[in-house]
Amino acid sequence: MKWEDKDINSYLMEIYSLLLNEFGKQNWWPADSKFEVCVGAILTQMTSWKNVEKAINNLKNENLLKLEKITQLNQKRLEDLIKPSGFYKQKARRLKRFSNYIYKNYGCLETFFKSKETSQLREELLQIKGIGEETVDSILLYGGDKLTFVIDAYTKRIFKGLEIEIGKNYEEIKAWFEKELPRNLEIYKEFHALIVELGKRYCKTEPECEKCPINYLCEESKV
DNA sequence: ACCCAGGTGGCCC
DNA sequence: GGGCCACATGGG
Repeated sequence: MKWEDKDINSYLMEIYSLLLNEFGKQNWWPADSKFEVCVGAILTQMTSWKNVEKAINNLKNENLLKLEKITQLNQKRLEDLIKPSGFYKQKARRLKRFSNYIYKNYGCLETFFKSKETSQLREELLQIKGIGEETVDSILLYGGDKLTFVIDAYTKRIFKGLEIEIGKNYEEIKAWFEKELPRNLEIYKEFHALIVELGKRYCKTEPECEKCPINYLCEESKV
């Protein structure tokens, strides 16, 4: 099969269905609140989810997983609690910066999410040091139910192997997905989660293309 | 003892 | 706009 034979968006949905069928619904993001999604999004930067869970549980056990609590929490104490998630000094500062910003300017996340259009929310959060493109899109999509597609290292790695140019940088790749995918929250949420699951299993730095369920569409597997 | 994980900012060119 | 580096813990 060739990409040109059919519309690209049909192929993308084919991949989506195949992954959904293969791995099942991922139900991202696992969290009890919008704020927990934000904290998780920051803590999982370059870090396995297992380690993030430990950090989140530490905060939960102390009843500190709340916007206002984080703004009040002693810096050292915060660092100590999130230590398992790695880069803990940096991440403690990032959590503080994000929480202070939302708390001072909006009081709560709900108000922030309702304050303006998605692209404006995105630009605003990107101004906060430590909130980059993937983190902001995760926060908006999974925390705010905003229609914005998340690109991560696996997405780039996997789709670079497919015989099609999807973009050079984050913004371009994101725009490509948003052009080709139906404008549907559920699909955005599940597709990104499924891509991560696929990446974790078969497309690490040492890819296992023979086993990968989408390898029949992939350049890498033909080498 | 390696290698890597659901990135980001700073610095360089 | 891209390439390289520090940031740090825990699991394979």
